[in-house]
Amino acid sequence: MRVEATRRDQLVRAAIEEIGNAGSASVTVSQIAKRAGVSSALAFHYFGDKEQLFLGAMRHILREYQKEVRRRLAAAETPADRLHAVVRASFAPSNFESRVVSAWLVFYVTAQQSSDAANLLRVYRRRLRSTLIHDLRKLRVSDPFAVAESIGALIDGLYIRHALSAQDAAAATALVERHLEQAIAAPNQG
Amino acid sequence: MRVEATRRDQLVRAAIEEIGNAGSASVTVSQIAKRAGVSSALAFHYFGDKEQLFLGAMRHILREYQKEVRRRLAAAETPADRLHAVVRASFAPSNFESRVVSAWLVFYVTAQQSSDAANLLRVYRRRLRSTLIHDLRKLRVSDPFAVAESIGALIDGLYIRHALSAQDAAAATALVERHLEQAIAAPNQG
DNA sequence: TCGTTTGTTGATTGACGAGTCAATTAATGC
DNA sequence: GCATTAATTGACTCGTCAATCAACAAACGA
Repeated sequence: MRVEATRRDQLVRAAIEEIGNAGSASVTVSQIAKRAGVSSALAFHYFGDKEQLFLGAMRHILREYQKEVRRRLAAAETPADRLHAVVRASFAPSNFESRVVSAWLVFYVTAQQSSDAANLLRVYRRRLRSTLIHDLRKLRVSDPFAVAESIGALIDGLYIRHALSAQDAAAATALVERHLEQAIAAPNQG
Repeated sequence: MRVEATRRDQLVRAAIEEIGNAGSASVTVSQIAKRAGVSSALAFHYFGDKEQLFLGAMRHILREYQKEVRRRLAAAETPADRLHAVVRASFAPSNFESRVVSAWLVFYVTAQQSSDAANLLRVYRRRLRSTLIHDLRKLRVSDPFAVAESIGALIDGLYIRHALSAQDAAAATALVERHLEQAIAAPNQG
């Protein structure tokens, strides 16, 4: 009973690892199980099927990301700080490791086939979006919807680019932040 | 000899179609061949193996995109026009069909495993980047590198987002163009 | 007409992977 | 100690898929 949680966690981590360094969803359950140091039968025992294992991995990544966001939001004082906190969380070392970025990419693709995966991504996106909009409004930025949209797209885009050609997190962060500054500094709404 | 070109083209188009609407690279050669109306053996006959067929599909998409860009660039007069031309080409109906966008996404993932695919993407990206930088410089935009980078990332990001939740091309175009206008209007370089 | 090249396929092979299951081992409570 | 339950696996099934191949058809040139 105690073991179950540990094993699930091992398997989820192994899945992320394998997906990340194979760079595709064509990883086999046996590979994952092997990396986790257990038999493939055990993976099926705990997760039912391959898709559930993948979803588990996806949830894990999103949960970690949310943790990072919350941690940084807690330390933020002004709305501007909060915006920066969100951006920096997105490019925090833990999220920007190339294995994790690869996994994200694979999950984007997975989300096109699995409605469960699609829902997960939608939830994550809505949360990001509403956090951004909330603070953008406080700063009286004009058209907070559009700005939130473009910040989100920028983050996703930089993720893709990172997956393909390792560029550093600092540059990505700087780029999005400059974008943000511009939006904040631009003529405000009435 | 004449037939070969036709068949290759049929197969390439079928591959894009299948990849696009399956939303993953796990499409089988038989499926593709079936859609093309030929036997799978023929696909192997012309392409050697599955990867080559995929690369063929990828090249086709990139070629189409380049064609679109050139077509629009030819009609552009000023550097600003040229910049807009590139952005609009990226979201032209032919590229923004959700099947094609899905195929792009899958290709991003493929590029992580196949160095040939990675090279193709790199070439496409360099070309986009250098076109952008060239015109941004003419407009004396400060830090054209960063702006080119963010335009590129925005385009990729909006692509991902489109693949997952159909939003219209017009909105995407508008978003990037607004970004561009801001960059152009911003304090210029010394 | 016939021989050669080009186009095409059905049948087959060999490998591999998801998922099952019966059986084994380790805990756990009594 | 013993019985029950949890944890774990090896061996197996069934399906599928990439890739091959031998053979057939069609066009083509001499």
